[in-house]
This record gives sequence, C-alpha cells and structure tokens, in this order.
Amino acid sequence: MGKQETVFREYLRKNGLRYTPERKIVLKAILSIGGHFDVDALYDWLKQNDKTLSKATVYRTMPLFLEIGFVKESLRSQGRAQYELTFGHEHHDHLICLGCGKIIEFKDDRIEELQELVCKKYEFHTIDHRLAIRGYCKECRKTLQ
Amino acid sequence: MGKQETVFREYLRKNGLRYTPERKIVLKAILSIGGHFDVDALYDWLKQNDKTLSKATVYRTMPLFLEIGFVKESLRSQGRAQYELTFGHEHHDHLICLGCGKIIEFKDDRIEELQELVCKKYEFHTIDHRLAIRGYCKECRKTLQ
DNA sequence: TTGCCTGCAAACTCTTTGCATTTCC
DNA sequence: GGAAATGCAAAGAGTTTGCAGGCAA
Repeated sequence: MGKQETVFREYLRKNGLRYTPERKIVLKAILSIGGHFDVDALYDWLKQNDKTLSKATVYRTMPLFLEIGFVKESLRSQGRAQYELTFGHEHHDHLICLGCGKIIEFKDDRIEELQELVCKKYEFHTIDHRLAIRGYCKECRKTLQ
Repeated sequence: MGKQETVFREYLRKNGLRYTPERKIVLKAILSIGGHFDVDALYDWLKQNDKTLSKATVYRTMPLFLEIGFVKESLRSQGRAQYELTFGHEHHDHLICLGCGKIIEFKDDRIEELQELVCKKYEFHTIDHRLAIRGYCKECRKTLQ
C-alpha cells in the first residue's frame, strides 16, 4: 500500500467516509496518468483497465482528491475541467502549444518572487496562482513555416 | 461614429458580413461595460437598455469581436466564458479575490521580461499569456479574521 | 433580389442530482 | 443494521445549431 493510499484512507476514515473499490481504482488511475488530465481521460483510463465506473462516480470522487490536495484544478480548456496531479509535483507554470496541444512545464523563481511583491503591494493574500503562456512550440513553429 | 465602429464596420464589409442594428448595439454594450464581463452580463446590459436580443445572437456576435481583437477571452470562472475588453486597454494580469470576486488588474514589466526569457529558452513563440493570482483582498482579509 | 442575420427552440456537452439498490464498517 | 456509495437516468448550466422568416446591401 503506497503512501498516497494510506493518506487517502486516513482522510476518508476521519471524515466518516468509506474506502471503496471504486475510490481505490480512481486513486490508482490519477497516480498512473500523472500530470494533466480531465474527467474523460480518467474515465477512459478506467475503461481500458477493465474497471469501468459510472461518470457520476468519477465526478463525485474528484472533490475528495481536490480537498486532500492530491490534485488541483488546472487551466480550463473549452469549458472542460482540467486537473493536475500535485502529489510529488512541485508548483510550476505552463507553456501551452496552440498547434499540438502539448503542455510544457516550467518554473522560474524570479517570477515567483516578483509575484509575491505584487501581492504585498496590494496587501493581497495569495492562495495560488496560474501562469499560462499560449503560443507555438519549437516543432509547431517549423511546421507553420 | 466612434473609431471602433468604423473599424468594426470595415471588418464586416471586408468579410461580406453585415452591420446590423443588433451588432451595433452589442458593440455599444461591450464598450460601455468595459473591463471584464460574461455573456450573461452583456445580455443583462442589453435588456436594461431596452434592446433585448436573443442569447443566440449575443453568442454569435462574440467571435467577431474576438477575431477583430476588441475583446479577448479571459479566465474562465466556473465553466462560464469570460471576456475582457482590450480596446484601449493595455495588457495586464489579475489578482482574483476568492472572497468578494473582485478583480484587481496589475502589470509588472519585470515579470513580462522574465516570461520572454522563458519562452526564448524553450524556443516557444508566444501568442499571449495569462497570469492570475487567486487569494483574498485587503478588505476580505479583515472580514475573515 | 440575394444570402446573411435573427429569434426560437431543440440539440449538445459537461456536470450535478434524485432515487433505488448495494455495500462497507 | 444503518449510513454512505454506486449506477442509472434525468435534470441543470452554458453554449451551439437548424430552420423559417426578416432584412441589409
């Protein structure tokens, strides 16, 4: 039993919730997929692993992972909720390619510091932030020419 | 006839589209509202100004303003498309208050420069970017205590 | 006159919810 | 045994689309 499973189980127990086979398989799925995904991708993963759940269950499971902090809501694309595994994944920002959809992750400490300064200036208490740069990646730039 | 109207009209003409009373009033609405808005806010503004249009028309008008660059898609909130007037509105980023929903605009040239450096590093061609910092504003911090 | 636009309603997509049944503890 | 979870289907939001009639050019 992985560390995440222990944490999840403990979280459920404390809140009077149950560790069901469905929740177990969804946990396994988000850890396997890693990175970014949406509900459909999760649902498909489950189907391909012979553990088809109803979408309702998948939707009902996500808030648990959000609250426990295993996952966070990422950038919404075309009205679809996107999630991102945070477990063992330190904060980062995104370059989103409009050509191929690829997401490149990066982190720049100086940008982070400057953001803190901005917040200080406005006496704003930060919970989180998202920086997304949209454009065309190296490969797609070649194709476009 | 304002400059925007001329530009819009010319854009429509060039594309074999028509300058209808509905499009005229929607243009007036987005200029009057200014800043950030969603389709509902736009629809309500129209209703309050005795120019009720069908939502379909409002939805069909937005892509025109997007393409012409009068407006850009802003951060999605709870699955609703948000727009932002860009006309006469230079680029800026956002502090979003989770308490009262207020949006504070800011711009930091050093952050912008660092973003450019990141893109250069990945040979990424930027189209645009969004930086949103979520948290609690000065006023809401007081209330929370 | 031509064919783009509009309003209406129906369709669509993503997400949530009510309910009967099952299942964990 | 009793509360909580599941699957199903229906309901809800927000957005898009097909169609018949209306109107700009």
